[in-house]
Formats: sequence, C-alpha cells, structure tokens
Amino acid sequence: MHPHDHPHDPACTACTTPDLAFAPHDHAGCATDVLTRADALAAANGVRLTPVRRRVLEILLEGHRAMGAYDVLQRLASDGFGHQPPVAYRALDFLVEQGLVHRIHRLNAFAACMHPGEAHAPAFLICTACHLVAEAPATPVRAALNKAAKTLGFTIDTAHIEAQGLCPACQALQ
Amino acid sequence: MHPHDHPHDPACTACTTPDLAFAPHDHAGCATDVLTRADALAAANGVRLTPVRRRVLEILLEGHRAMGAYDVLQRLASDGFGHQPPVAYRALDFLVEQGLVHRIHRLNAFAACMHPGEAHAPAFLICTACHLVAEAPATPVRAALNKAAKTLGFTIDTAHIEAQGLCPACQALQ
DNA sequence: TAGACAACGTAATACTATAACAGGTCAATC
DNA sequence: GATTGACCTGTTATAGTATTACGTTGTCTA
Repeated sequence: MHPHDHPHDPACTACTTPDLAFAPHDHAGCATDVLTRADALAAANGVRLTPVRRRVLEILLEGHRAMGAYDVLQRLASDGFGHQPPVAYRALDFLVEQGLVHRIHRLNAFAACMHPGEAHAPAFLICTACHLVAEAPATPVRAALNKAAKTLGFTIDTAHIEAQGLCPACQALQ
Repeated sequence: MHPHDHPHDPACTACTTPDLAFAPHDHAGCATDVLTRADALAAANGVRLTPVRRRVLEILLEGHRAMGAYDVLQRLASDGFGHQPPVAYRALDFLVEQGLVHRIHRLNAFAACMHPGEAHAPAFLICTACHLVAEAPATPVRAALNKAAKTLGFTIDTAHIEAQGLCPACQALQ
C-alpha cells in the first residue's frame, strides 16, 4: 500500500476503494494506512499530530465504530495521558477540524475518518445491531440536498447525513 | 383552511404547500392549523394529546425554531406544569413518536413538525444566523441515500439529514 | 366499582460538553 | 543564550443534556 500523501486522485486505488467497514478486510493494514495518511496530511497542513492526538486517532481506528468522548478519555487516561474531559475533547476537536475524525451527532460520538485527505462529504451508515459505522460516498445525495435547499432559497454550508439500519452481516443474521 | 384530518393528498393545497418557515406568512394561522391537524391525528391514532403534550407543541409552534428540552421545561413550569426534566422529555418523546415534533440532533433540540400527517421524510435546513429551521422535501435526497447505502449492502431504517447555512433573508443581510 | 394501565410528578443520578486558569514545550527572535 | 509568544497539555470547576426509579393520580373498561 502506498503512502497516499496526496489529495483525492481517481487514479489511486486507495482513493477509489469503497469503505471497508462492512466488508472483511485487513484491518491492521487499513488502520496503519490511515495513520500514515494522517501524518502526511498534518505535515502538509503545518499542524502537529501530537502524541495525545495521534493516540486518539489510533484508538478510534481500532474498529469501525463510533466512540463517546468519555470512552476515549478513559483509554487515554489508562495510557498515561490526562484524566479530564478537555484532554479528550481537545484532541477530538482538533482531529475533526483536520478532517481526520467525523462527529456522529446521532450518537454523540466520534469515528475515525477512513478517507482522510480525499475530498469527500460522506453519508454515515450506522448499523443498529453491531454498531459499525461506514462512510458512504454521498455526492449525489448532496446534489439532491442542494437542489432541495435551493427551492427554498437556502444556501447550505455544511450538511450531516446519518442513516441507521442494518449492515449486510447483521441482515444475514435476522 | 380545512381541518386537514387526512394523510398526504396531492389534491389538498395544505399538503402541497412548501414549508413557510423562511417566507413571510400568517403564522397564527399556520400554527393553529398544525394544532388542529395534531388533534385530529391523535384521535385517529387512538393516543391522547394531553394538556402537557399539547402545550409543548404550542410552545414549539410559537416560532419556526428548535428549542432545547430545558427551555421547553422552563415554559411548562411557568405554566403550572411540573418542574423536572422528565416532564419535558416525556412530552417531547411522545410528540416525536407521533411525528408531531422532529428532533434536531445537531442542536440537541426539538422543532414542531409543520407537515404532520403528511407522509414526509424531510431534510432540515437550519439557518445559522437567525436559527430558523425549515423542512425541505427530501424524497429525491432519500432516494439517492438509499442508492448509496445499497452499494454497500446496507439497509436504511431511518435517516437524519440536517443542513446548516443561510436562509434567504439572512443571505440578503450579508 | 375494582382492576389494569397510562400519564404525571418528584428526587436522584448519569452522561455530554465547556470555561477558566496554570504550567510546559518549542521555535523564532533579540 | 535569554526572551518572547504561540501552542499544547493538564487541572478544577461548572454548565448543559438526558435517563432511571418510584409514588400518585387519572382514565378506561370489565
């Protein structure tokens, strides 16, 4: 897997790979790839992926799940970092600003972005059974949303699209 | 204005009226119409729109804005209802279940549904300047979302689509 | 009218998030 | 090499959001 230190490029396989959350995959590779890309992005943007921040990203990358700030905090504390909420919230806020983490409002939780550096505006698919979260490409969804807003004269700045339902694996178990 | 005690009907003008939040309109009529429809819906569904519940809906209908549960609670308390959070949350939960109120996750707040009884799955447009909230018809948006989910094998149960930006009036003031 | 059940009210608590301030690190500058 | 200033981390304290648990009242029905 190449370092992937570039913005979205249709010629790059990693860039065009669909979200793997719901598919069996080499998760260790998947996670370290994202971390590598995160390092590169931080350098490119002139910001610092400090130890706490990087650790938070690692923690979120352990699974394709959203975690609450306090769960992250507990992990940080047991790793020798601070014990107070701002420690977690600051790192999370930074990662969200940098596009390395997404906030899932419906769950009051945070999930690692699996497509950092790619210009993307995902829709989140949240499995209510196994709690996996995937990012679905949502360009057409956003186009439709912009169009709907336009008919009311509204100009969209940011949009959050979060769907709950069943992932393929959990559907099979029903 | 007719009682509107029916489900969505393309032949009914009230049913096909676009959301008026961003447009100058007869708000008193707009609010009482929704209340009338709410009464009819509750009766039709065999549930009770009790005094607290109805009052909560009235409060939310005072403006096309989302309110936090504790703001609603304060109003309820000053109207002689209970002073504890469950009083507000229970009424709000009921109204959400009945489709008379929408939860705006991004704001941790609640807004009266302006299209009760119409089979609708709106996208919420939240003005960051004046805090008005409108419901945009989102059938095409949801179609696109379902399609995106399908490519990942995901089945959507419920979706929340919330956009932030500027309403027409606030754009004009920029 | 007795029983079942829904609705309301309260107290207590859990969960999520931010404000305000102190000390530490590091790079650029004098 | 000391100094400044920006940024980062940590703390305490507090604000804001939501739920659990339990007792009482009201309503409907058998």
